[in-house]
Amino acid sequence: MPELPEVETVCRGLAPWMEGSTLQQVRVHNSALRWPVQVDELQALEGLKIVQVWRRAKYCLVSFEGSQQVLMLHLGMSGNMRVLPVEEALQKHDHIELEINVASFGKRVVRFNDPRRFGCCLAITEPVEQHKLLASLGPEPLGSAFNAAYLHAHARNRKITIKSLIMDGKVVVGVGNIYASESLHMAGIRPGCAANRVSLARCEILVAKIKRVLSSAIEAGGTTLNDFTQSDGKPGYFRHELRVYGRAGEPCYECGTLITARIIAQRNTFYCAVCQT
DNA sequence: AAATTCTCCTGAAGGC
DNA sequence: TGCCTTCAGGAGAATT
Repeated sequence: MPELPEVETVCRGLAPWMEGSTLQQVRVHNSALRWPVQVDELQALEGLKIVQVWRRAKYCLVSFEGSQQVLMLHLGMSGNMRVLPVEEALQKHDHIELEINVASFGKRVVRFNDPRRFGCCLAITEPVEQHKLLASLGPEPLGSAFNAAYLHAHARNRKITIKSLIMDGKVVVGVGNIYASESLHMAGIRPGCAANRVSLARCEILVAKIKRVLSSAIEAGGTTLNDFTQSDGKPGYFRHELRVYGRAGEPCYECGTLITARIIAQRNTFYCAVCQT
């Protein structure tokens, strides 16, 4: 399940291949993604030179030279993008192919694979921040706009749990179910705690932990980039470093207490009943 | 307005 | 072994 670090890793893996390349051809094999893929809109991008591959929230964005159009991709929860030789055989759930001509290298194909089809691939014409899907999003978690004062201001009037709050994209983007549990454990805060009972001081700690867990996951992702172009390469879901997520009944690394699992915010949630209050 | 529930989908895991 | 059921999950839409 790609969270922000995974999307960042995908974008960083795509950038050296795509930036400076020309998008030659778009092929759509299955247009039934989260939203129907508009083939003609994507094909309108053919022939354009790619200037930048970047990320906003969990969206991967591709911008083009001399065009306002932007290619917007979301990996949903099972999506992946890989750069492959053009002769590489198509695999099950390869829904979209972007054939690119890499300067002084030759052709490559970027394949979007998504078994569960919760992802999307859109060509947009308006400025990115004005697009319907991005317009009401909160700040990036790793930016300076996401700080203790900001989080506390958004927490103090809310009755929802602190876990729900940090997973709300209108408050802050990119904190998914896994890293919500992880950062709350690092901060010593119970996920089920009401947001309006979290003090400024604890917001300070939580913000720091969110930034740390996401940053180190991105760093860990960098080490998996070598696998990025391999046909059997993993996209890099960094589960090996998780302290509480998926560890119900196993001992807390801090105190040895068995990790508790509970449904909070309609999602499986993990915490240590001793370390987190 | 805010909070909660529903929805899309496939593959993995568990039960018998 | 194999078929069935259950569950997971990002996030917008629908509902309360």
